[in-house]
Amino acid sequence: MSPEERASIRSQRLAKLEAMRAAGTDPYPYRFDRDRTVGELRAEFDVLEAGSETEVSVRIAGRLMLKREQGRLTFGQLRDRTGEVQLFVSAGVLGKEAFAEFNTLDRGDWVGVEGLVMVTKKGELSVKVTSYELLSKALRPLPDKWKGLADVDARYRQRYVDLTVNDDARRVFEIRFAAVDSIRAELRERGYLEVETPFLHLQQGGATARPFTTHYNALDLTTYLRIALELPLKRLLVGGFERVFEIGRVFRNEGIDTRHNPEFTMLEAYEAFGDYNEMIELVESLVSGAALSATGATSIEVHGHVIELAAPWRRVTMVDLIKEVIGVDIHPGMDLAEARAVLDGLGLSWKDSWGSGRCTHEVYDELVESKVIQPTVVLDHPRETSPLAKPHRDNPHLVERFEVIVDGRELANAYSELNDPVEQLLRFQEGAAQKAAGDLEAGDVDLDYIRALEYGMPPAGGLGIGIDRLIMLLAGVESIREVILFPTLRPESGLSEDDFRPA
RNA sequence: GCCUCUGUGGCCAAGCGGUAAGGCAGCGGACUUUUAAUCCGACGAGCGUGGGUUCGAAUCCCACCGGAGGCACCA
Repeated sequence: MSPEERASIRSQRLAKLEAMRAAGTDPYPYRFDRDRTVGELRAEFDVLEAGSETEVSVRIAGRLMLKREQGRLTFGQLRDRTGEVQLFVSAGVLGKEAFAEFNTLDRGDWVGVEGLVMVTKKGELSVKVTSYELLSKALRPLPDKWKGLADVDARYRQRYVDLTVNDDARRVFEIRFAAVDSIRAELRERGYLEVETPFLHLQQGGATARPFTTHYNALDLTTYLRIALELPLKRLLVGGFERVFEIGRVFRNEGIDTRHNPEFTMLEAYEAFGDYNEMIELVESLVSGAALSATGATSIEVHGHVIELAAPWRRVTMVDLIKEVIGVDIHPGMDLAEARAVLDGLGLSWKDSWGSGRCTHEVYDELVESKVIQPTVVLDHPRETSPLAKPHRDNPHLVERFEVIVDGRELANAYSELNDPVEQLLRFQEGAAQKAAGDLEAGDVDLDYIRALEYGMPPAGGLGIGIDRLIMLLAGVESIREVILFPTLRPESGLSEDDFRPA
């Protein structure tokens, strides 16, 4: 054994395991019956005064986060999912032998303890340990107790360690789960049914994006991982479900950066008999409700300015917003040459295949969206860029669609849903032609969906919210990887079975 | 895919051409009320990997592998 190996923390701890086993103790026992959580303990005994001793015996369990040995007295810090409490471990109480044994526990070990509730002279609620049990040995040491784990690569790859030692990481995910819970609860309250639809799709559709493909052996078929939830959910409107939603992973085979992870979470909700006007009120309510329940407030401070998420949000049409923000007139109904001239004048490039609508959208996307900070409902998009939305009732160049922009980014997207099968088929065919011409993001003709529409889909409003982006906003983080538990990373190198030898 | 930055013991981190600081954790010792406990002592890496330049490289160059940011594309 080399000096390095002899000194390695892991070998020392493996040796402790062997010693325990030799003494007839299982270092990985099957269970521990606790009678309360740390949070419950705190709630129950917070009234005690400094110096109190009680005869109340409790059983708690958690991870040992800190150990302070002090001669014949040892203090520990035990954490479970609800919080931390101090362990007061005295040689006088435990007996010399058990006390010495307790001191062989390592920071990071999972332990169960039984003890009497007390408060130290300094006022720290503690459990005076009368017996304890190792529940699971940690062979690897926890990172620095001051700095935690700072290396972002390690934080993402070993999220279990990140969550153990970095309070900020835990906080972000608490916000995430609270926000999603809030959204789910509100939709259910509104009579929406939560459903699950297939991840494996036979056609590419519901959004314009490059899909992942996979092969299904039993059917000898190429299938796509879904890029959107839209088309199955709208089939359910045809089936009479009237109000449905799904919160689920979608997959897009595109770049990875601070705003994009190849798998991410979408909420889509559809409501029969309404149109996009209902969706405005719905998204305002879902987002401000999620903010309130996840962070305790509807206003959020993001790099220097305060964003107010409470309803109502500003409503403005895309054409008016472009005019307002950059002082330029462009609209989907204008002459194509004129629209191109506008783009040229702004230094934006255009493609031959684009109509005035696509040109209008380009200006909005490139120059306007990023400048909008407060929640803004941007209404009435070009027909050309929205193949699943219903034509605008007052303007043939537009569709009834809005996006919500917050802090310069798109947070939600909604339409009055297109339910005319003849029109929908035409839109699909346009997409399929683009796909045939090499556009990897364009969709297929989904004939079954058209057939569904031919049976009749009620008029409906639909809404999509990018959950990850919402959480980024609520948690105030700049990278999508911070809000996804296990973000997509390249394979790790350098991990070898040699590092896991049992001795 | 391209550009820039980056990779030092389990963790944090200095060093930026002259032969690897320091802190935390761990190990040994002292200490029955500590709170990032404290004090004393001993130990642990040749600097992502592989080449190259040089009398000499963690420091410079090249390639490769991770990571971050930006560009392009998109939610």
